[in-house]
Amino acid sequence: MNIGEIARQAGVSRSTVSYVLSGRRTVSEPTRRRVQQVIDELDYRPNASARALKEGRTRVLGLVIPPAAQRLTDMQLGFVASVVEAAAEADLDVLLSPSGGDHDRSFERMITGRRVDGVILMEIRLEDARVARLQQTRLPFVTIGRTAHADDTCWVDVDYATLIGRCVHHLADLGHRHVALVNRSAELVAAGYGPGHRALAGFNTAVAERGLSGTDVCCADDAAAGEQCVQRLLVTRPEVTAIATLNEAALPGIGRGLERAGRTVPKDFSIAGVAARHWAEDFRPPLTSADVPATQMGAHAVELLRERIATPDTSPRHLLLSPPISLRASTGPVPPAR
Amino acid sequence: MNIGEIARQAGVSRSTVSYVLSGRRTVSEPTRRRVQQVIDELDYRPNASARALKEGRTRVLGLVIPPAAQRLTDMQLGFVASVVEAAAEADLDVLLSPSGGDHDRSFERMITGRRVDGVILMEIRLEDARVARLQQTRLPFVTIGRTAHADDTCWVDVDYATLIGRCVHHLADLGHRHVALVNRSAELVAAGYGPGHRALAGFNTAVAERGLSGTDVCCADDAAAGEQCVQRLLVTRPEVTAIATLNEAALPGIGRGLERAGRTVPKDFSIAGVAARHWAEDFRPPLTSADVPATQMGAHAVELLRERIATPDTSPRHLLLSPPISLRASTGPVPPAR
DNA sequence: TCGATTCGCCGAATCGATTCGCCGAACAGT
DNA sequence: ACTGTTCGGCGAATCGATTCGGCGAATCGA
Repeated sequence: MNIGEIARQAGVSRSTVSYVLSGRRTVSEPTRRRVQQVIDELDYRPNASARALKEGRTRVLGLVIPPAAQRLTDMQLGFVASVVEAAAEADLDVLLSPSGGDHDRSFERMITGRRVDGVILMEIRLEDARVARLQQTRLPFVTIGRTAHADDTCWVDVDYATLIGRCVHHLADLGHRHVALVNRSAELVAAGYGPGHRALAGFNTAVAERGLSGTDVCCADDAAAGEQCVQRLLVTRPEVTAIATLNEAALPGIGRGLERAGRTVPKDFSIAGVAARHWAEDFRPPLTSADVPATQMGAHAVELLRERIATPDTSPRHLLLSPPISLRASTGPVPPAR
Repeated sequence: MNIGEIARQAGVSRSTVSYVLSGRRTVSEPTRRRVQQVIDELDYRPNASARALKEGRTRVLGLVIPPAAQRLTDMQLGFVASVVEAAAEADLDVLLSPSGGDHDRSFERMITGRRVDGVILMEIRLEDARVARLQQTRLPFVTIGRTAHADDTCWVDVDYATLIGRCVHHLADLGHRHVALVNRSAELVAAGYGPGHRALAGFNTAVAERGLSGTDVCCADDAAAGEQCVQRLLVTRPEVTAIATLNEAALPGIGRGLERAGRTVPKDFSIAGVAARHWAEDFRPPLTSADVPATQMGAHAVELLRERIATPDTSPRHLLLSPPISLRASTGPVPPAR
């Protein structure tokens, strides 16, 4: 069942059916109705491949996600969901490619077969081979997160440096003198994962500004690791009274670790972080945190990408978000010396 | 840059280039090498739309996921990740459609535009409009989960009835006489969500077989709801000493609720469940549970779908999984009466 | 009434691949 | 030397849409 069949049954030419469909030329009312009726009766929908071939665009967006081996964090999941939702809103489809490294078959397929009109990339490294690869193809793309040299690409990112800095200042305001940063996993940081590096930079800057003593530790992205991490921290740095973190997956473990060590939050110990609201609110006690607006970021990324597809040669736009810290119950004044 | 350009530069016809690409006819070695060299130099890849149009298939699988509004559970996320991964393994791409109800634009687009060769559906209701819709189109599809009348469709599912039943038997073996089922959310169950209904059926059967007293409650899919749910349960049914659950998202809350009520697991109270291994192991103490093999299920679904695409008219195949219960630390003998 | 517009629709070209039929040349068999 | 086969490659048709130029009829103005 194709456009020719509709044309035949409606007694018109194929072009007329096409014009009824697209509205790009006027069609007399009686003819339009007749054609539309046949379309409705046969429940006809134009073949997407044929249309894409002729129009030179697919109405599909590519989304590159981390491979399954490495579990998606809640925040990443939020990005994916919101990208898909925002795309659907704009009548665009989303094609997924799970690919971490470079030279990935699925990634190459996506960007090289004219299968998508543009690409959204997440989990960006400071030096990212995929970004480089995309730049040499002329395919429009937007990243969630940014590389080290990000002026000439489109991106949406969270200002981890500033946010972690604010957490430290908030803790300093409460009187804490010895604070720790619980970063993301050592592998991620070693691989040049931007948020990890920028959070550390922001942490160090703020610690220096306030004349605090600061410790930073890496921690794998799960509860068990969080618990171990806190245990070790309390042993090696017993003077620490507060933690700032961007590792939301480790949060439940951090809470458990403190509890086991007999520290109650926020009486004996404070925690502030950068996390999806969901995690912050689910923490006990509710976490003082800068809530990352994952859903908005996905929508923004889609919007930026649509612009870029429509007008590819304008200068790239960025969006650096730094949501305010929501004061909840996990931070309090420094406890008296033990 | 198209196949014609390659042909020109290699001094052959377009058909010859095509045969070099597909290997469907023999091409003399010198010619083959010359063509391949031009292809490599120009980094040529055939246009996916044109190929799809001619071949009548897109090499793309559709995956229908719940809309973002309703947060994806960890298990659902596991399905999605494994489907995408398994598809990539087979050089197939995955197109996403976030759609819950029927008459969804994105869903319709996916199944009517010949955009995909087949569809994988998740979060199936006992009566599901999307399944009905897919059956009237001739598009191959596989569901993760099954409808009430599932003989004539392809699916992969977990046998919640049996698994929850096993949990109850395990608890009964330990001496528990008063057990409760913490089900998924009331809305889901009311909407005819299969696992909810089948879990309840399995629970009731097992409770009857062992002559226990059983209570069942619905609980929204998050930690806060789990906590409230347990609080209420301990008040209304103080005699209950064990819970069976398939609501993994509520688990952390259930644990907290018991703790607050002064019940320690497994000394005073037992919990057994059906959950992704990740959640079971992260629970404190580690949860005795039938671990749902989400990753395998996604891979199975892709495999079934590929079969169905290759041979659409064979009788539909099913796969009902009932993974064994892993004994961990959350279940123990019934406590002495309080 | 006649030429100029406007309107509505059609026909054909086009997008970039795949595939079938066919045609020369080389080669084998008697 | 003549016929039958095999081999390598070419040309054209095809998939299902979009879009541009053009054509006949209706409408308009003077």
